[in-house]
Amino acid sequence: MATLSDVARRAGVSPATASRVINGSSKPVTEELRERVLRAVAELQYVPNAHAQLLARSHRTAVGVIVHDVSDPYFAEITRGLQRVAADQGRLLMICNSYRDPDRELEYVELLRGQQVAAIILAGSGYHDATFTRLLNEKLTAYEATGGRVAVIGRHEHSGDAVMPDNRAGGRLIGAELYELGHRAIGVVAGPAVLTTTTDRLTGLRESLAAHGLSLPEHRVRHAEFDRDGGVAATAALLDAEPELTAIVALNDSMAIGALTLLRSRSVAVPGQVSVVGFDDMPIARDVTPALTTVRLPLVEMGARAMSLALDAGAPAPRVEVLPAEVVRRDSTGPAPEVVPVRPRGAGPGADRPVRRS
Amino acid sequence: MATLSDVARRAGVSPATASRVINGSSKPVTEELRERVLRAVAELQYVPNAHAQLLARSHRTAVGVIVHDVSDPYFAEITRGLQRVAADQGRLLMICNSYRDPDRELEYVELLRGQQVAAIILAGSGYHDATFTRLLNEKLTAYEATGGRVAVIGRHEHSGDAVMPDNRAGGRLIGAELYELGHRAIGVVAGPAVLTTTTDRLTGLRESLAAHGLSLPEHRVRHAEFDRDGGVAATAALLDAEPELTAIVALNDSMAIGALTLLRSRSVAVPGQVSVVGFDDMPIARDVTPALTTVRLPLVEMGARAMSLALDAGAPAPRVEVLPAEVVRRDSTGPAPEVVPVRPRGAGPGADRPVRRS
DNA sequence: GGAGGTCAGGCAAGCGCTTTCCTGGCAGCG
DNA sequence: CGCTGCCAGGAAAGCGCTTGCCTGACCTCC
Repeated sequence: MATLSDVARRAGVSPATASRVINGSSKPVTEELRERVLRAVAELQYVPNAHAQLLARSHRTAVGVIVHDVSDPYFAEITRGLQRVAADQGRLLMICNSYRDPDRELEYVELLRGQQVAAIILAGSGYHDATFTRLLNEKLTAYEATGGRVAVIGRHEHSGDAVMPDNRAGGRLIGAELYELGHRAIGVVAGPAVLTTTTDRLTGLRESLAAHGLSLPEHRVRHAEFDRDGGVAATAALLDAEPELTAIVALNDSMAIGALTLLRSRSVAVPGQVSVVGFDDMPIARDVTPALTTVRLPLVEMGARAMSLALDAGAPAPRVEVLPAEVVRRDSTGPAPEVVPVRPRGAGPGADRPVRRS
Repeated sequence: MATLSDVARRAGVSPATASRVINGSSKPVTEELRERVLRAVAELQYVPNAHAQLLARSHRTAVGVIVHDVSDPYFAEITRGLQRVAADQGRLLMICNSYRDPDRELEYVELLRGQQVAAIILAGSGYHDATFTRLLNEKLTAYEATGGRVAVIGRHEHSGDAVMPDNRAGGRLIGAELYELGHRAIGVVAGPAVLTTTTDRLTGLRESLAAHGLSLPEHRVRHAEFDRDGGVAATAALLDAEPELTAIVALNDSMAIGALTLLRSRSVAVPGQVSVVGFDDMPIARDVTPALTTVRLPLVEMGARAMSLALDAGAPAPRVEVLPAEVVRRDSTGPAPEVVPVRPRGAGPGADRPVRRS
């Protein structure tokens, strides 16, 4: 591996001069020497050792990002926003997948600290886990104490700069939407209960239902993984236990797609017999059949804002930006199949549907 | 930021000893000193500077990966395979998205070289572009000359270790499948013509069609971006120009999904009037309606193999592993709507379909 | 009791680069 | 002609860490 001194030697100059030419230093260098250096660089295919450079200049420039999984469209969108702003400022991004494992998240904070990143951005749901939260906050605080910047997306556990999708409002929107369509027996296909995203969305839904005198009993909420297969499993369980439901709320689009698939396999008409609502408005939502009614979050925007916060050291610390959610009406929702009296549930219709009970 | 010397000072030992404790060196250290060091580490929240470590030990351990886009399911799967093997060997992965931009690919090779990665893995289609190919090969060769290892996935331009999906065989499988179903008027919704993936798949398809005396004229092949919107656009153009088609081959699943969406918007029954085939077998393929018939590639396996090749320096250089493609039959294909005589095309049926001509 | 052996721990030389500060040469000025 | 000032280029001091080698203390054995 060619080094700076190799280049310098070949060009017949000192390493200092070579360095100045290569980095376009403000210090002037004669045209002749400059050319000699450049030629040597080309001939040797010289590439500066990035680690040595980082050591020598104390300037930290890279930014670390911890997400659950970049290949998940939700995070892919957020990452796009992060990238955009980072690129504008000439920052390199180091992206780490925690796969929703708190321990791995902790490890990555250390790793990024070791990589001397200028800022760490945590994206994705927080956890209902006091021990983990304390540990994470300790690490983050230690990092900030050494001049590092931290911004989070959609998690409440860290008391610093944050951008928050309005999950609760989104939940409320869904509740209102379904209520207006006449749905009174509503089931929820939810993500893991330890995720704040799950509970926030659920809380919003409950709030708007409660505003109309409806309640959402625990047995109509099924928790599973936040993915397609989780959606299939939770929907199956829900349908078996609660055949009278006229609407199913999936707490993200992946689960909603699983729900749609299961419903189709059981020949339940959507939205004829059961309406389905998702959350997030992933790109695929409009391509499934029926096209999915869902709640859109400004994901790219969230990423962009978070990066701006992280990079703009100026302002006093705890800036929190809440970004609004919005209903996207498509074809998976419709009026409740028949008017069900508000109270007497249990003896409802639906038992005659082709639903296999376990 | 606390440094090793800070820790050493606090523990009352030399930096050398502190280093040995922290890295679990083989050199023995008294229990007492060890504890003092560990305590100091904890108190100072010390995290070693990764760049300094990399400089000091000449051991390179990270591996660089250049893909088109990790959030694309195709690459997400490959990356999963890469990760698995890398993790097994304690390697860190640096993943870079080229977004199918050759220049960016070149830049990333430099960057990874600068990061002192032990190996570089290039995944994704190659380009039909002689200049770029030469440039890339130069850089790669220079990198290999300094002891770096290179492995590619699905690109022919580099003459070293490679794992290749059998795109051509996949194309052939599709041709055979459709022929057997009675399709004679087949259109193709293809990705960018500069990508070798596109041309390989197309070549395979042409081969198997030719084996039955059929040809695939240029006007029945429409190129567009390798994504959902590209699929929509190309399918629309194809349908407008060639209403007699009974089958549409999309050269990847994203495009196939676009095709399905467009077909639905025009009320063309799939597979009743037109059959649709995809390529790749992305997870979503089974959840669209109708579930997509497609060609499966062992993506995870491909990633795993490539990483193994890259990490196993032992063998003599050009090892090429070709991995087989396989048809996955689902609901988007069916018999051609009526038996069309092999030769006389043009006067075929289909004009009575509700297809809007531009 | 002294020579030789053993072993924990420290010294210091780098790893490849940047950057401050210094040097030597030259032009400009009185 | 000599002094000052300016400027291109080089010497060298780190950046934070690892590690080969050396030291000095302590044991062991004759």
